[in-house]
Amino acid sequence: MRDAVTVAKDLLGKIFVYNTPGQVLAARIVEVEAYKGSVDEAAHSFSGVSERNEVMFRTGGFLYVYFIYGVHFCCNVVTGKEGIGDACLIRGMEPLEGIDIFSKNRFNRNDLSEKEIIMLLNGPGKICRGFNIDKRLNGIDLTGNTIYILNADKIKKSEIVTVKRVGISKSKDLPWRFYIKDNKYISKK
DNA sequence: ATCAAGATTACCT
DNA sequence: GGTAATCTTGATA
Repeated sequence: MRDAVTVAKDLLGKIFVYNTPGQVLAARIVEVEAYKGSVDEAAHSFSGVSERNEVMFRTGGFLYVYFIYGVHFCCNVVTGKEGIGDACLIRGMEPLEGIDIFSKNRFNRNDLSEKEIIMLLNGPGKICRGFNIDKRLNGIDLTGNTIYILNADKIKKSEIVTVKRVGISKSKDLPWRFYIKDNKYISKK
């Protein structure tokens, strides 16, 4: 239950785990963006509670999943206090465990080239496709044992790159996109 | 009721 | 570099 910008930077390097019935899927978070309902016109929560963004207004520790462009799901970690509307969009990940499942979900085959493995989870829509995260998981409690985030070595301040967010047209100058310096699994340069 | 835009990606030239 | 895919929301009538 903290500021989305603080949490965004803290999330870098942590391990996102999805315990599916047959298999554990895990990946390292390498790129995130912060969205704040109070001041940020680009945030879904900026103009108040709706059916779609209700989860974003919950207390920190829930997963907010939304559908965009009629095609893709994106997943966010809710960070604020009840009623605030702060969350972090997960934009890039390094696959760790369950690469065969990620491959199947993304490309419907195995034995990917090194280049293709880099492309498995390097974008918000790709992450949801790889993990098979959709509406079903909107609002899941991240303190439970299905999806959760493991602590890992904290990323040094000097290794965190801070830039403007991508793919938005409002509040575009806020420097709330963060990624791990020189990491291969970033969505865009 | 109709419409445009959207926290994107894959595939085409 | 351009654009289709095609669901949801919020604005305008």
